[in-house]
Amino acid sequence: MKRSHYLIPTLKEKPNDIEQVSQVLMFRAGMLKKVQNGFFMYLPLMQRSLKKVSDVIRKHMEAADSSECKFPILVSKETLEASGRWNAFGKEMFKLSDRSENEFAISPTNEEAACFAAECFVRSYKDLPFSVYQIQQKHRDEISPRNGVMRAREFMMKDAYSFHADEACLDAYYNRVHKAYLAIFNELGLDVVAVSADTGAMGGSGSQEIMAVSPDGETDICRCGSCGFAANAETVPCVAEGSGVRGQGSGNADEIKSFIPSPESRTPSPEKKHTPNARTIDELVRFFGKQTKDFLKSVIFNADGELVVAMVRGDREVNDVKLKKILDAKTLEMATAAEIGKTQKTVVGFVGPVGLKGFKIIADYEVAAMRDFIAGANEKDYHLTCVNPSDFTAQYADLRFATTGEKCPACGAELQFAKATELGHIFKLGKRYTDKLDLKFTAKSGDLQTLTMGCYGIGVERTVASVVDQHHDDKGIIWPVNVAPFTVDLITVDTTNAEQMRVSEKLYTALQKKGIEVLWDDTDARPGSKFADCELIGFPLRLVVGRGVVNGKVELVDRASGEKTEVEVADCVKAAATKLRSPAKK
RNA sequence: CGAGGUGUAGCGCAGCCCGGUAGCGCGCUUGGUUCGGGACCAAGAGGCCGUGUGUUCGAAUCACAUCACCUCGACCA
Repeated sequence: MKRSHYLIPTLKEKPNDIEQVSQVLMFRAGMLKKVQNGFFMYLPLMQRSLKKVSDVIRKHMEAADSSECKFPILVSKETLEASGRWNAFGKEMFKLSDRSENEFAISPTNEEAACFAAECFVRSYKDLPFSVYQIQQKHRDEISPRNGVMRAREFMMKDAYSFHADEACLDAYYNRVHKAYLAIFNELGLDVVAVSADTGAMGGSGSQEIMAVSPDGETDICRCGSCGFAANAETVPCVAEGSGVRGQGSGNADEIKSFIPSPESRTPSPEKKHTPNARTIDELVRFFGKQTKDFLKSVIFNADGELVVAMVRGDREVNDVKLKKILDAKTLEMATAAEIGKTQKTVVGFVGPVGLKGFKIIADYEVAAMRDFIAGANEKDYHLTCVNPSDFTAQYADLRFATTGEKCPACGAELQFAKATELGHIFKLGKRYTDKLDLKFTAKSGDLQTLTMGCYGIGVERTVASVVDQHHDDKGIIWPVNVAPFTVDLITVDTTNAEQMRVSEKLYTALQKKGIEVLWDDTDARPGSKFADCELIGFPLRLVVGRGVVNGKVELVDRASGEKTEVEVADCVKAAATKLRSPAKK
């Protein structure tokens, strides 16, 4: 392609509404244009990189025996209600209706369609396993679209679905896709880590996220340097300091009881103190002059309409993902002051467990190990001091977020925290959807059995953006050869010079003939701005046709290393091809 | 959804406090000089100052409302 006919609106300055490094570079390189909040125009360079990434994904999916298809983008309300996701996905879905008032959603993912395929085509175990995938636009009405194309309301997703006769087969296939994902990201030059994850609105028994570690990442992950444990921070099981108990769920009741002293074994009783205007932990710390860990933090949640009190030590945070799982709730939100006020049993800012009736109380394991702490008195402007776990009853569970200094649940070494971008997510859905949709097949035994299912996603734009994030310098992007929109930038320094133009034209044709993706910068811009654009856009190679042509020489520059070589015009196509096959290391 | 911030030329911004018919840099057009790291000179084009209502003789500027966008938070108990 010739630059003079190609739309590449590079920007000299940083767009004012973008902060993330990868996004600033992509906008400046003329790959993207924002249309509306969360919606972007993909300009030619973006399209080319997306295609490169998609093709790498396709190659590895096909190698994993998954075949490409395409499902409809609109899904009927009826279908989504059958799987229970009309509500589970709720406001995240864009909804619309047809002329007969039938309601549809623009699919946020396509489990239902995949299930329909299984329903149509799977009769017996002989039809299993099978796996299909698509690379298709997805729409999600995000609460707050952010960071450009990293969290948009319309994006490309590779979503794959597999169906199996049993769990063992699913496990094996899941591991295959896991490997395929690592191979995909490796081929794209991305440094990624697989972490165990929450299944969220998808549901299912197990899942892992493939994360690109980045200071601009939106997710916290934990990694253990000594045993290799890695997990999304929100799922990390926490050790209860002081009690030694660790775990998820709500078990260990007996173990916990042994840490709670009987009321007779200690002297002071809870004492009511006037604490005007001290509601938050910070205000209480100032009021009492004690440490945050000497207080009990009580947070009221609305779980499927029922109010639940969650309690953690004052210096901890309630982990809503864990709480949701413990309660097995479909929706979980913080209760509003109005909802709490209506109960007349407690007052926001002064919530505490002692004497609190009519609420389900769930406390973090650590609370059992707290002694003589301060908690709300369920009365405006009053707190209780000298409260102990024996003063109330609660269900104990692992309820808090992992935090700095947290120990590895696998080996006990200290966990390292990092920010990361979620590029892929794989789920063992098991029978969660197939049960609801009643998908059966005839097993070898002749019995009718329910299908077992897995699903596997990759965010395509995010992947492109992460490549930019991991491959750039202060001048711009440094594309790995196999994701680069073009691999060679052919720069004619002086377009008014007939000899330079003649040689450029010749090289342009020769490069194309050789199958090299070349952009010829045939514009009459000044050399300085051509070079700057070349580095900003990040072509792996730059071929400069300039003053050297009188001696039959052109210049070949490697973007990553900055290495410059003078090459004979006659040899330069071959030299470029060689370099592209084995690009110099930085 | 909550808090804060920003909307002025294609892009990046100043002007607003203290009302008096809009400015800078880049980009764009034309002519000229340049021509290997974002040139220089000259002459131009380009704005419903997000939108609406109000205050005022007069509003980019003040007030209210509204919309859009950005950042942080979604954990405040």
